[in-house]
Amino acid sequence: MAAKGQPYPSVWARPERRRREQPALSREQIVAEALAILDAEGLEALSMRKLGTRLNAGATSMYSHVTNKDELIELVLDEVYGEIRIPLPEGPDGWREAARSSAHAVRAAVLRHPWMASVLGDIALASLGPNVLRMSEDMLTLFETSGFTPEHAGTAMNTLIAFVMGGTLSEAAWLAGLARSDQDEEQWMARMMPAAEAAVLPYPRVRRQFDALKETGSEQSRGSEFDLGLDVLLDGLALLRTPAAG
Amino acid sequence: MAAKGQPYPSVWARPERRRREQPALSREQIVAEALAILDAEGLEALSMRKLGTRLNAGATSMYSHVTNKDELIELVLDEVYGEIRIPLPEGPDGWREAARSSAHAVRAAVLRHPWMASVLGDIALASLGPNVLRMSEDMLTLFETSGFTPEHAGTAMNTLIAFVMGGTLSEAAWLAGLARSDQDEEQWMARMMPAAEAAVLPYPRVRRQFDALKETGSEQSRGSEFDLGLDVLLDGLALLRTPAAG
DNA sequence: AGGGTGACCCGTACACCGTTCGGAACGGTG
DNA sequence: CACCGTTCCGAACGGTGTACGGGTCACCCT
Repeated sequence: MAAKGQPYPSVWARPERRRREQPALSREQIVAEALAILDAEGLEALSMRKLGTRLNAGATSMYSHVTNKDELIELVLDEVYGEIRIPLPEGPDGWREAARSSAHAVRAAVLRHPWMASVLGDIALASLGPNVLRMSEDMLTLFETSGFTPEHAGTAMNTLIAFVMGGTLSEAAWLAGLARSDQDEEQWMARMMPAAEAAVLPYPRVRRQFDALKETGSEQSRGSEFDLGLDVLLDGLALLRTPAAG
Repeated sequence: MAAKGQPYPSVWARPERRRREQPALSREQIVAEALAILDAEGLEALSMRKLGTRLNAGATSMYSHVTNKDELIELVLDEVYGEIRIPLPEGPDGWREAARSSAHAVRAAVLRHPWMASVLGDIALASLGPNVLRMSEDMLTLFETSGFTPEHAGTAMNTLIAFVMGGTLSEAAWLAGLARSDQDEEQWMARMMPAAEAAVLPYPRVRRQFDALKETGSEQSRGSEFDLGLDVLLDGLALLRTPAAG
């Protein structure tokens, strides 16, 4: 009479299935755990089955709270956007500092969650999560209260995040690849070097850049390259401003 | 004596296996067909099995020419980079036009192959394909022959492609999503509108941008936004230049 | 009190994926 | 003619996302 497999499925042995005082799973919980997996092991490691196991749930139990894996990722992405704080400008020329700080905040968020790079191409700004929208609103506020017309504030925002995303993308991809390889940046670098040296050889100017980068050490050089580019862009944005308003 | 399954494995029934006068498959051929699939049906549609079928080959026949699906994609990506032409600057202030044209060339290539957006995050500039390197070399030449020091040429290049990639990424993601949906941009837009309107409602400045975009029509507006941002960036780069050299 | 209802959970199953493996077919070489 | 290295491929392994249907409960309405 025993059910197949289980030795003694007697009523008494059953662990008294937990009361459903409240739903065992919630969207928040699912999103949080997915984010944890993504940060710890990267995009490829996130499977619905593993997510279910981590939540002490079945493989398909999340589908009542989330329609799709894609939708789940969209939710997680918006969660990350929630980490980004856009400051208000202080003083008449505070917009520059505020914009710089915003750019760094975005960059930091992406670098904290390098899997984002692999996901942006599928979703990008097509999503309408509350946190992206809030971030956009704050950024528009930053520029519009600093002598930019609404139109110019729009291009300022778009240009800024285009630069930040584009610049951070390759860094994040590097970090993600690094994480997948279970190696130091140094080890990984050492392993790459010979191939890179050889590949770069026929291109003298690229080679020169490459050699320069070798001396600085890639980690700092990445950050300061970002800052240089950011300053170039802020210089450009300054010309767009109508300094009348404060 | 018949092999199991096959009714009559007689020599005569055999389709006279094609002479191997030259290897039936080549890396070029594989990459070309993969590119065709990617352009026609997007990243998700590219499977090794389908690729094999398209090439009148078995599902695993490509593995002698390419070690990995990832490596295959890397090859295809470099193929696309090969489409991009970087002009030399003409005249003393020609660098601006040349840079602008380069930016447009990159953007056009990405928009022609929107699946690139989904792939850049996995590979980005970590790859060392000949075409990326050639492109970089040409771009460095552009700036270095136009009054930029080698260091400044480096940041100029990095900043420019960061902006272009970041800005085009979201456009490409939009196009890719569009392609997946088998709908017009108009139909798709119409389907999105209500949700977008509602989502945007609590954010007045975002809403304003959104309404402005609605009038222009998204297609042109995307292009002109890019141009505006590009000009901002070129203004910034102009300040970096040391106009002494020509 | 008790029957109905609807939300939730999950075992099973399907179609597909990338890739490994072993062997078959072949051109060229000894 | 025997051998060898390369290329091709059928079968199989261990995964994937998710549709489906049935089970289980908390709650509500008689």
